[in-house]
Order: sequence, then structure tokens, then C-alpha cells
Amino acid sequence: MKNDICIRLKADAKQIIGCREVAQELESSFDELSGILSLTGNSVRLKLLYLLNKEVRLCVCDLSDILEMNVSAISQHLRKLKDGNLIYSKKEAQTIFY
Amino acid sequence: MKNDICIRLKADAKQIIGCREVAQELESSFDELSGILSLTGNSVRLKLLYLLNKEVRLCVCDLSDILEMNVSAISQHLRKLKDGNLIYSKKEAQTIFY
DNA sequence: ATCCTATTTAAGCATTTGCTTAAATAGGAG
DNA sequence: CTCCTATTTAAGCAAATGCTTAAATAGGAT
Repeated sequence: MKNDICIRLKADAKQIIGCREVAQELESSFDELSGILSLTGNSVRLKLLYLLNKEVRLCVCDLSDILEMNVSAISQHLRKLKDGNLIYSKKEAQTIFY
Repeated sequence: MKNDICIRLKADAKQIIGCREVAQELESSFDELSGILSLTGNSVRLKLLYLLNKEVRLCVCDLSDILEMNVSAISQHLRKLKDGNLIYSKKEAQTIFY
């Protein structure tokens, strides 16, 4: 474990320090963006986003039928997408998503 | 566990079946795309992509210094990015990435 | 050849993720 | 009110992920 500058000869210390500062400065942006990307980085959730964008009006049960997956599993994926503000839901006897 | 069409009354069977067909047809595209997105859905890898795009020429050791992380951990992340064809590497005494 | 540096790989482990089952809510219908 | 349907939540578990340490490779310098 070393946390100081690499001892190798040809290292460009100025470049390294500059990059390090930028990386630290943008830390929270990277976290936020990677969080969103990881939500889309699951094929089930990607399909959900695709379907909700395409069909406008689908309930959990519909999505469960379409993807041939457990309702509970779908619901849990949708919650993640909702927590990430990638979809919103509206109640109407049963919930309709988009 | 049910894998047939939902029994609820107001389900639009035609819509469901249509969506199911599309989803199955595009299955491999969703897998491929979500695979790429999940590679970017990690803040360390996202930083690596950012840095390599910004600096053009950085070795594993540089990146380890910049992100203040273990060389081995960086190397493993880079391998994933390489496997996903998001970066390529060129040898030159030590490896240079982009 | 040996030594040194840069990098990769393997093994182990803790954490996270995604699914299953079962139970808990919520609200409309009767 | 009770029952039924749609959905969410909790608990449990297997698999995947990300990091650590230590060992293995690869190639240049001496």
C-alpha cells in the first residue's frame, strides 16, 4: 500500500497531481453519474425503462407478464428506478408507471 | 409463480403479448447495452474512462497514484474495460492506456 | 545471467445485488 | 364491515462484485 507519488522515474508528477485534484473535485459528480449508469446497467431495468418509455402506461403486473418475471422482482427494480428519479409513478386503483 | 397472462380484468392482452415479443426480440441488444452501461456504472471505472480520455497517456501506476488506489485494483478495473472494448492498451516498456 | 520495475493474476473475503417466498399494506367492490 | 386484487416489503440465500494480499509474468537495465 503506497499512497504517495510513484517512485518510477518517468512519472510526470505535475500531471499526476493535476489529475488527482480534478478527480477529487469531481468526486461527487462521478458518484452521482455512476449511480445512474449502474441503474441502467442491468438488463431487466433497461428493459423496464424501454417499455415504460415505449408504452407510456403499464402497471407492475403488466411488466411482470411481459418480462415473464416475478411481480415482486419487478417491483423491487421499479423502486430502484424511482429512487433514482428515472421513472415516476401515479396511482390509479393500481399503480401506473412511466 | 405464474408465467401466463395476468388474470386481472383490465389487462390489455394484445399490448402485453406485443411487448413480450419485442422484449424477446431485443433481448441480446439489451444484454449487450446493459453490459456496457454496468461497466460505466462504477465510479472508479468512470473516473478511469474520464482520465484516459482527458490525458491520452497514462499507465496503471499513474492511475493508481491519481486515484490513490491499489495498483492491483486499478489493473482489474482496466481489464474489465478492455474486455468490454471501452479502452485499448499499447505496450511501451510499461503499458500505456487509452 | 540476475535484479528491478511494471503489471497481471490468483485466492480469499466482505459487501452488494437480484431473486424467491411469504407476509404486510392499501384500497376498491360487494 | 369483509374479501379480493395489486403492490410493496421483509427475510433469506446464491451469485456477482470489488478490494486486499501475495505470488506470478514480462521485459529492460546492469
